[in-house]
Amino acid sequence: MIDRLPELGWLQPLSEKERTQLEKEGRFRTYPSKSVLFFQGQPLSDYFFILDGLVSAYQQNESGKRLSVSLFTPGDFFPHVGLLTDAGAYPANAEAITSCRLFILPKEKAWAAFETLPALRRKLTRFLIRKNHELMQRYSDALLHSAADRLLNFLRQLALKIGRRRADGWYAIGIHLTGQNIADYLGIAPETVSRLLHQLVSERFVRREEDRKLLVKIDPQKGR
DNA sequence: GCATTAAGTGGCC
DNA sequence: GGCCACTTAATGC
Repeated sequence: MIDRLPELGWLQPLSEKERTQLEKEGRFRTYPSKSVLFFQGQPLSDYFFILDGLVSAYQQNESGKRLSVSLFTPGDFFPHVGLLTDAGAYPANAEAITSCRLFILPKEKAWAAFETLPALRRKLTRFLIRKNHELMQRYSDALLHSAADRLLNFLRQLALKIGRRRADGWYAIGIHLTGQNIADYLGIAPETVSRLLHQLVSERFVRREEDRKLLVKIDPQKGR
């Protein structure tokens, strides 16, 4: 079975020319859950395209506290901060939250591809713009809204990205995030996540599946 | 079985 | 909402 690069995320639509060039230059690899892809400050050798799974890019302080700077889902490309400019070193640490299937592209090959394939570069630009919007939205959320609202918002955004809409209108998030994962992303303590999750469940915004996975109700009108 | 990790709770600030 | 202490459940070698 030969690996093929799927039309996923910003890569679609993917022309046959783009596909063959990328497949020739990159490689596929699977990482187990919790494995570290790279550390902040290491020489940047490769870019990653997520085919399946979830990756957290995080910053860490002296006392070990983490802040998940970005969460990458299938179709995302990273690291994208400083892409094509000052990309000498990885800007953050990256860890697989779930087991992941990734397409890995060496830095020089990626730059060459963006140079020789203008259409690919335009698609990348649109992707970067979306990521920029996401970051701004998240930053203002952090300053303007309560932790409970941010948690609900986070679950909804995640559900819209990787969730499955069910017939009853609920969105099923098919992967399990630990309380710590969520806490790192929202910048709050895992105990708070646990409590807020109970609160959201009792308010009927969230439901729990048997296997610890979550269901979210997405009604913009009833947004707390 | 024993150690580790995740989840949940109560209390105090 | 953070932090600490403690309990319980789940997972791993």
